[in-house]
Amino acid sequence: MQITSRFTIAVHVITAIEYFKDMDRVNSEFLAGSVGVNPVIVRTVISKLREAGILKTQRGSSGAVLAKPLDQITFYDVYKAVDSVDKEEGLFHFHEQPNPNCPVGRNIHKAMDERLKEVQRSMENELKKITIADIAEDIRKEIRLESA
Amino acid sequence: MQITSRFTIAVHVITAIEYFKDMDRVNSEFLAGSVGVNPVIVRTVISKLREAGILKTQRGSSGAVLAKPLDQITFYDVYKAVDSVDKEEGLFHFHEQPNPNCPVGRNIHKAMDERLKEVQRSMENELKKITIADIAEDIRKEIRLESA
DNA sequence: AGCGGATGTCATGCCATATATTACAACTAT
DNA sequence: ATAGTTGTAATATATGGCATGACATCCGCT
Repeated sequence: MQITSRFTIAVHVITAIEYFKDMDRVNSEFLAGSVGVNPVIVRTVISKLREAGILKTQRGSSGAVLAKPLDQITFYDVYKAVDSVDKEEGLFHFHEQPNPNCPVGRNIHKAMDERLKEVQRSMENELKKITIADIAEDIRKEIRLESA
Repeated sequence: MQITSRFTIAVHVITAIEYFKDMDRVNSEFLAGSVGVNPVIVRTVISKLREAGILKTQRGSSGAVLAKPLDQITFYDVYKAVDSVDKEEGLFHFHEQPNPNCPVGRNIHKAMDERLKEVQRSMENELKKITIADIAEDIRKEIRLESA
């Protein structure tokens, strides 16, 4: 199992919006072309990002605008925004019917839950350390290398 | 997206095998009853655990035997054993066709890869800190509380 | 040797979810 | 008003997890 590509798509989209912000017509179709997915996917991802307050859009008129500077948008923000993992259950999917008549079955959940949450927290903390600014910078570096 | 319940099933199975080791007929059917899934699922999970050297089984005769003491079986071992996440791609699923003609599209992968791997590593390190012995101990505690 | 009880594994079906795609109403700017 | 765009619903397809039945293989025991 893997975390949905919606996450990497979202990072890509935000980076591209910033990178091409002075260009005409950075619309969902253009972005979809860069990402390599259907424009509707881009629009739904952008919807989620808007709901999360990461960017702003306007119906009818082309182009989204970031609501925060790049270095204040962390991977965690994006990851949460696009529902990369199930909100209720968390990162780990627990088997749903351990036998309550079995001493192990009726206690396994309690024994594992807190520890799994800790693992998840640790991963999420790592995501908080990375910002889109880091990515944008790396990409500019790579582009500079290309033309060298 | 979530990590397969095969993982929590595997932890449950190992714990149960140890807990009921002195009982008769701790076979896949019995374990399936405790976990609340089909016996075939238990058998495939056990197969993976055997391949990973975590336990030993014998065709025909009932019951699996752990190959290591509980405190030497980490969550990470189990997680890797049952293929909780895709081996090749890792925890994050990258969108597959970023546009090579777009400066952002052709560099986004490079810019994100190492960082995402770092996130994954950090999660896996957390998994290494937890052993089945921790779980078994917690469960025994809970059981003691029940009868108090 | 033969039998009963297991395991190991395959094949199939079902269901949930991710992504693709079409369609269209709502909206903006010119 | 018109062209261009967003927001979103509806539908289709593909993939993967889990359930389930079937069965060959194997072990222990009598």
